[in-house]
Amino acid sequence: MLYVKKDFTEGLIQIAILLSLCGLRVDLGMEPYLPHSWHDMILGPTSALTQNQFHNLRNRLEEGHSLHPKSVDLEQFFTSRRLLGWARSLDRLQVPPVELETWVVQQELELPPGGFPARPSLPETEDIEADRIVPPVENQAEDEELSDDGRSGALLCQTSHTEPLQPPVLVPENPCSDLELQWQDLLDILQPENPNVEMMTSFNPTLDIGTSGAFQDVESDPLPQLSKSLDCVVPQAHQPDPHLQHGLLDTPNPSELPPDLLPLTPSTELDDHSPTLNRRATLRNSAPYSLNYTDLLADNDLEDFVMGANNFTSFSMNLFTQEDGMESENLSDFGVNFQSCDLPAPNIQQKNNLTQDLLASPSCAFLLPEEDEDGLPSPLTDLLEDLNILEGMRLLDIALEEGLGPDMAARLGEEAYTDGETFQQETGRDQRPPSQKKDGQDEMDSDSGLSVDFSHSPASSYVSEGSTPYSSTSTPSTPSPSWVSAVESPFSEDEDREDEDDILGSDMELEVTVKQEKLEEEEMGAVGGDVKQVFPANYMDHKLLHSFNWLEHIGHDHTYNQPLLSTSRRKMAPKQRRSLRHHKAKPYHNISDTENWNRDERRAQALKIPFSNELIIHLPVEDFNDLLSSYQLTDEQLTLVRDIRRRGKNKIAAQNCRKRKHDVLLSLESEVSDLRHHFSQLLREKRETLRHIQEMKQRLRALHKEIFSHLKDEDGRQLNATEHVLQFGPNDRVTVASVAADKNSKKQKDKK
DNA sequence: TGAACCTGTCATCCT
DNA sequence: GGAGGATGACAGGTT
Repeated sequence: MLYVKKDFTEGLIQIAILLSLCGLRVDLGMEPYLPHSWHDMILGPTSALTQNQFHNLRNRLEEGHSLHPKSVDLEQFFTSRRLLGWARSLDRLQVPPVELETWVVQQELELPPGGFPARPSLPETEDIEADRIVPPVENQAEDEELSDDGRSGALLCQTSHTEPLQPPVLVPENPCSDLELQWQDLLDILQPENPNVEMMTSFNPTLDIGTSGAFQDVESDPLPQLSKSLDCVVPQAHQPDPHLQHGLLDTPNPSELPPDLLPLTPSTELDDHSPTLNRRATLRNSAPYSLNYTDLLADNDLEDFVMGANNFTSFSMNLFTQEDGMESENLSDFGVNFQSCDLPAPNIQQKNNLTQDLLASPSCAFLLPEEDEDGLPSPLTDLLEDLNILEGMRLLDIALEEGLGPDMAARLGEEAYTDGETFQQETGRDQRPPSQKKDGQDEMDSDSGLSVDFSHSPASSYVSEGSTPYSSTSTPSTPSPSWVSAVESPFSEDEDREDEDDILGSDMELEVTVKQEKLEEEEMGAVGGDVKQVFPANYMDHKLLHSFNWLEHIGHDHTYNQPLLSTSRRKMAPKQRRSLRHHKAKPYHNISDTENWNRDERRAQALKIPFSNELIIHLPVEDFNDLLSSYQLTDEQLTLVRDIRRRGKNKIAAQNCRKRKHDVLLSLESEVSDLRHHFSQLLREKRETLRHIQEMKQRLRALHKEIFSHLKDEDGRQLNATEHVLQFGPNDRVTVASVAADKNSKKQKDKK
């Protein structure tokens, strides 16, 4: 039974998805029974997403990264929480066992009108899958008990009785191989551990048929007895069995009836979902145990309704067909929504009508004629809406891609890095494409006061060029501070030249030698003179360098830390060099020294600030204050130094802010893609679920029709399905009660 | 030449 | 209250 339960669970989940897509809140409470694939589909992605984002958040926090309130991680986290809550709402379908049990019976009794049913049109696998329905897990403990007992008979009324249940067995004496196959399949599927099913072959249809309104008690297991009854019904004309007939149709005193008999009818509302939403009031006004399959598709009332229904220990089936011409008006009082029970005869015409009705349904017209692959009326108008949404999403996606342009799209594709990778890239060697490297080069011409290249700074005399910590030539593992001397720095100009060779290849300017560069540095003239004379020795040791470890966590490209002018020039693209030549025309510029210096650099040079802008910017506040206190600086110098520090930090902040924006954009695009995929997956599941529901409904109709075609009253007249209901009560009793009697009993119960 | 984009800077708010 | 982070807005440069 385990696999049966599994498949049944899948069916429930499908229904849950369906209902959720319809905007209904369902609760299965079957998470422990969800197959892995379903977990992945329903809970897995979102759960995994949330967990991953939790993990990301935790990692980010553990790594010392600050978590901004608008952080992508947080945003993703809350988004994931919403998604998780939404996904969890899918598993809250609580289907009354009786209804699903009825479906099971119906599935195995797909009897066409006037004859025994042919094999279902579904593929065999689907057929078996649909047949392997186990009762919903309303009570987990109970379900576990059933599972432990290995009861195949859990098909019927599991919520109350604990006796082993037997599946319905119909073995008509009338040699009909199809029917035998049907019931044998049912037996095999529903009761694999109980193969020896008693085959009832005799039945007396004329005995104790109570049509006057009294309940007809079945003194055996509900469905087995029903099966027996059906078994006898088919050949009833040949071998009537008074005892069985009596057992099945014996009408007990209404007072003896269990209080919670659930009339259950195979409503066509399985097809027509929209009216069911409007019939909530009817359901609410009806008896609490009035059930039909429409209820499964009801909206918010579904949960309460189903919760209440699950407490029932028995159920009844109100079987009637549309062809009986019975309207629901006279039956609605019995808790059966007969108004919606316009059961169409299982013929093509009615099926078409049904489809039309469903299509005409405003909210839940599921069927669309062109989508059914199996020829079933399963296409859905709401699916059309979904498809429209998908189409809109697709167009939006196209628009976005077009709006972003190929460059942006390519960049988005290239920059699909993770958080960790991001920081590695940001702190490591600049791996940007040449164009972006060029942008980085451009920054050296900006007005930013953050050009803290020590080659331009007063400290340039002891700092090797190209060794700036965040320049494009620094390595990821060792963001060496720029004030490290050429000897100390592992990133000397030789390494810079290697990178430059990669970039410019045979550029003639590559012939610039280190000596030439040093000459240029000397020409530039450090404002502060020899740094070794200006800076305390402790600024050069590793102890000081360690104070800059926090820089490693700056998530951005410090491209403003440009290398020496000569090196920069060698790295420049031709256009940039042209631009540089253009700047040469400006007065005051000296290509050999201040050409690439930014405003603050020049100001610092003009005011003879004795330390570099990078030091001004990146020193911790305490060290910075100590540094300022170490020198006798004028107010103007102090103001400039503080402005340089403020602008420098703000520049870094701006870069981080923009990068965050970009990351948010990437994250949102990824989220949209994931959601789109998830949505399409849910649509596919919904389509399949609805198709299964249609098939089950048809089988149920056939089953009802077949059952009542073989039930006869005391006078040997065939029972009217619209006037009687099958009720499955406790103690495995199946009764046939008239609608009037059922009404009376309910009234009595209401009075109590 | 104008649009789009990038980047630095300022102002402001907030911690 | 200062320092600094975050961010919108603006301006200038570049393509």
